[in-house]
Amino acid sequence: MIIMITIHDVAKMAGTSTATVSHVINGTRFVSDELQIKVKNAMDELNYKPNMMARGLKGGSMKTIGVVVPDCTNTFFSEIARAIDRCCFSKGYNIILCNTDNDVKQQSSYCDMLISKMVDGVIMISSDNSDDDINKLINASIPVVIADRTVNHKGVDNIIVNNEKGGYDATKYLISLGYTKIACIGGPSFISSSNQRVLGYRKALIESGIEINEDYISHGDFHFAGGIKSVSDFIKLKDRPEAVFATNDMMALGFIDGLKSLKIEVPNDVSVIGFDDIQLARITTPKLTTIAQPLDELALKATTLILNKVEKKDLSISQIILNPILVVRDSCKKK
Amino acid sequence: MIIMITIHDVAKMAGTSTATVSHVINGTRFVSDELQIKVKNAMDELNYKPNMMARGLKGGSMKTIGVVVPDCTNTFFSEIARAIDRCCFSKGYNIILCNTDNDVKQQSSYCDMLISKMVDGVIMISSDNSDDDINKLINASIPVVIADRTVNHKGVDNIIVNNEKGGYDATKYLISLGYTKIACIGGPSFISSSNQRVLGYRKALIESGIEINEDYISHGDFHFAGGIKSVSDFIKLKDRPEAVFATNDMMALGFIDGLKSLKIEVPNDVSVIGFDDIQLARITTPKLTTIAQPLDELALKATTLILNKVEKKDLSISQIILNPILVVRDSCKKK
DNA sequence: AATGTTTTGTTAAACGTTTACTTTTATATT
DNA sequence: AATATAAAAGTAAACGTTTAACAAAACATT
Repeated sequence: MIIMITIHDVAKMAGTSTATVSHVINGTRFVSDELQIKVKNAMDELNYKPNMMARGLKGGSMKTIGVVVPDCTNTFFSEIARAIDRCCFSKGYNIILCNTDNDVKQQSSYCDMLISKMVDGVIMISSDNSDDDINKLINASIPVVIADRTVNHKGVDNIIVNNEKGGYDATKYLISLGYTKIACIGGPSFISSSNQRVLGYRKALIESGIEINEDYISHGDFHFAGGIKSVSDFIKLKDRPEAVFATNDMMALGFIDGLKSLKIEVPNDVSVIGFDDIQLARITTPKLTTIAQPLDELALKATTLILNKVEKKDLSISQIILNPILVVRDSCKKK
Repeated sequence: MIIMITIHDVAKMAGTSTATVSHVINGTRFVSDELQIKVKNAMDELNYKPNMMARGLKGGSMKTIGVVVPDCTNTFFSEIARAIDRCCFSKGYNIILCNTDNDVKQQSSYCDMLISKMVDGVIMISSDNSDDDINKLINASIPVVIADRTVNHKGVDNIIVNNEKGGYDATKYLISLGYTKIACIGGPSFISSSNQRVLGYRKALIESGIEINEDYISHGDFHFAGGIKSVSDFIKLKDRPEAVFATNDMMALGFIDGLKSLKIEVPNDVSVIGFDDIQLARITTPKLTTIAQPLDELALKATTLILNKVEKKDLSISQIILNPILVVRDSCKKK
């Protein structure tokens, strides 16, 4: 910068000490009205902006939260990041966004950076992370919230969506429409949230006295292409299902697309329900009936949790489980 | 943190001074091999991580770039942000992501924060920003690159996509398929990039000796819904066009969707070409033929530009214009 | 042997805040 | 009037780096 306006400049102009200026800024000590006005005027006139680095160095905080996601290009994560940013911004914090690509090395490297930069807290939304990174952060006494993933670690908050309930609700909904032959397209088996959704599916069937047909349960890749691919298996099924629960929206949409090219209509010939409620779900034809993850709530809770910890209001460790919500649109109909 | 390892600890352990340790870390002066090894061992053993705040305070840099976008939920921007993060990360920088919602007040507030945090540079991808913010940043001697928007400001780099050429190419492509009755769905008239695309459309028609029918040119809102709405105007047209250039993909997809519900097929009854090449374009049926914006190149150039400036390698101001690319898929066919 | 030069290291002063400690001034109590 | 107490403001030492200025050793040149 050509010239930086410091607290000294303000103090000089207001005819007082840096201590008083600092106290005026932070409201940390009584300062007479008269002097306060002088200081504020000086700040305005000089257009003074506190230097966050100096503040941070002196045991304070830079008011920055690290947000670690696999890939912000994925709307699911970008929507969370957006919501987190909104919350943080409203409380005077900024976010440092980190895209790990689900790569352990990258994630570790990002965490090192975050420690170096002494962020106030970290919200991790990772589908694959070793506890090493968490420990690193905790050891640097940086509060951590793990979102969207179950974790067993005494030192971190954990906030997740009840995937099993989501799968259960989705299946129950199809049953309530009159279906009994219900297939399920699972995700990659190493992703726990996917497995839990399938578990909910099983539970709902059993509870309703419907026998589970293992042939009805397939596994996709959580992507559009995987949904399309499931179609070929689907049509080969001897006793073809009349309804399908796809464990995420992308596969649901791919599946519907695949059916379309075979002139099988949704929901007339087959009812399909998804999971996630990504933006796309509102746009496609038919609009997708799905189980919404409460992203805003998740982001809000995660941010609240981390900021409470940062500001030392609450040091307890919590485990929060959010309930997903059934969103009825046009891809399912009564049998 | 429970306890912070500082450069002093390292110096003590290695039996030398902090200056030498600093020089070893930064390679800023010769240090004998013997001593270097001692220092490096001490750093390893203590698991020392330099404190970026202290480094930044002392005239250095925090290695952080501010990235200002309207909304990272929009795939167009999230893909740019992602690419920028990739570039920055590879050079040891992090990004602070700022979502302005196209709101001038928010953007200004974010910029204040970025100045406070003394980021090394700012990449702004904004469709609406006053020069005030740019000036604020420049005055704080923070380099700025404006991407995806034309700007007249002596102090900032500017990197844009040749929208006119994109519109021209799209239209020329439709002409090359044998069409002469070609409609155009423009965007909001206050968005310059949209207007430039329409300009290219006009140019291509004139150049090919096709008379411009003003009735063929409508205006949408750049969203899916706007595309659907255009359909009603479209079918009312007396001499119905056989091909349509939508000035962005979202409208193109909405338009196709609207046609679909009227049993008008794309590309059999109407050819449609879009602009942007968002991820969705690869997924829908039919897959959308479109004009791709070279996002990766844009991000790479923007990052290179800003980092060169940050590291004082290049202080000149550049204006870069990138060419868009025609991506042929399934939404257009020969007449 | 005396001097200059290069090589290698160290000391200590910044950077802009916050905050514990100290000082000054005003008010109350004896 | 002298002292104690409270209120308001100031002084200066941190925070963890970098780096200019200085110092000492090692070597080369006269």
